This record gives sequence, C-alpha cells and structure tokens, in this order.
Amino acid sequence: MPELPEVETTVRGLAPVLEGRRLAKVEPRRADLRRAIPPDLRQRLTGATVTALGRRAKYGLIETDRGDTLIFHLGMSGRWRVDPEDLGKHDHLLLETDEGRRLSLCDPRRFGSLDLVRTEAVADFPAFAALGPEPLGETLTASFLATRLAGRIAPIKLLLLDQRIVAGLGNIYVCEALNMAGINPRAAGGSVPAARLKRLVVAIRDVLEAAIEAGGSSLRDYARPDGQLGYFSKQFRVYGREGEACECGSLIVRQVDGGRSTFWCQKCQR
DNA sequence: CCGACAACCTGACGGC
DNA sequence: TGCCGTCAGGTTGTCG
Repeated sequence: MPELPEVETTVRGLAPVLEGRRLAKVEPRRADLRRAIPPDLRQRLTGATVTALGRRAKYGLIETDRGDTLIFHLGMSGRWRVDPEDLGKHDHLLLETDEGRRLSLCDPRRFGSLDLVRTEAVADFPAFAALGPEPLGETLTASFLATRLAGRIAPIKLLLLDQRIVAGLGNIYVCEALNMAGINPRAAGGSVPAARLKRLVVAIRDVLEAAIEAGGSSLRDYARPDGQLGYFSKQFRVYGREGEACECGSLIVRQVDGGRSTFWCQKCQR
C-alpha cells in the first residue's frame, strides 16, 4: 500500500476537493472490501458536509458535520481517483460533492477497508487502539524505541513493520530507513545499540518527509488522487534494486523475512 | 507474550 | 498467443 507518505499525499490531494463541500451523492458499489462496508454508510454520509481531512498511521480520515468520521485504508492496491471519466469493476465507493466533483475509491485487491465511526470515538476505533506513535510526531524517540525493542529477538525489520511499535511504516520505507541508518535488517530488535536507534529515528523521519515532499512513491498501481504520479520511487536507495550497486560499490541483495522481501547492502548495514 | 505462517484478492510480468 | 508460476505497498487470525 500506500504506506504513510502515500496516505498523507492522498489526504492532501482529497482535501481541496472535499473540505467544506457537501456530499451530494454517496454510492457504495459493493458490500465489502477486506471486511463489510457499513450498511448505513450511504444514509449517514449523504447530505453531510466534510469538515476536515486527516490521517492516522496508514488510515485516512474524512470528518463530517454530522459527527461521523469515514475511515479508509488503502490496503495494498487502493487509491482514490479524482473525477474519473468512467468507472471500472474495482471502483468500490463513489462520492460526489455539491460542486459536482467525483471521487472513486478504487482497490483491485480489496485489501483495504471502509469504516464509519463517531468522531468523538475515533480513538476507540479497534484498529487505532493499539497503534504505536506516529513516526513524524514527538513521541518517537530513540529511547522510546529502545524501550519497545528491549528483549525482542525478532529481526528489527519485522518489528518496525509492527504497527503497534511504530505506526505507518511499511516494507519500502523500513528497508530504506534501515539502509540509511546502517542497520542489518536481521539484527535482533533488542540488540541494536542506542546510537544506531538514534540514527534510525532520524532516518525514518527523513525518508518519510522526503517521500511526502516528492508526492509519495509510484509503484504498479499507485497514483496520487489528481492522477499525477509520485516521484519518490526514483529515489529508492535499496528497495527493488537487487543486483544494483550500492553507493559503497557492494551489490544490493534481496532476502525474504517473514515472507516479505528485504533489500539491503551487506557492507553498509551490519 | 512471542514468533511463524497462512489467508484474503487481483493483476502484472517473465519464462516456456 | 497462451498458460503457469511468482511476486506485489498490508493486516489479521491461528497455532505452537
């Protein structure tokens, strides 16, 4: 999916279309994605005015003046299309504003989700309750990470993918951040020295901010809501670069951890 | 609590 | 051209 930067880019792209606009039409086009879509979604959102857009981890938030918040997750392949010319079989939810702008949530693999919760209870949303801190916020520090990783023998790479430890990182940016921080992805979480964790926190911030700045990554099926592609994928240091040379001259390798590809440099990351 | 692994679903791509 | 295996940005449930 869309990891944190792509969701952030998406939310920023949706804001000018939705903020302050009344939802003239709300049309779910199937009953479920990964889970069931709330059956009363159409009824509760139609006629409501969008008051704010937001993001928590990899979830996008659309708040309305009726006290409801639509929470969307893009899964692996989800994206919002803006003013689509025509709809395909993977366009699962349509929104139309009072200005006649149209938005379609398109998600071929349907690993995404849609939920509607009372805004005052967003923090109690089950998927949010156990989430770790935002990586771009104040809470994520080297000492915080050290506490969360203490005693853990699982590879640091897998622990960083655990949304309960840090919320919003995915496979791409974990690979990138570990490379920037010079950390071996298979190092036991609890064994990473404090100095490396400091570098890691800086690397996580830097890579996420740079990706947001560039408008998110663009892989197979991700595009910004306005249809323009993100450019950050061109800046990957290791992700998807198996066999290519690292800056140090050593070749980037790919291995599988927890069933997912890890790209890294064996010389720079120890 | 921890870790390993399968499952969910479709599409793109490479090899033959 | 077509068929088949493999892989893909994530999350969640089960089992030991």
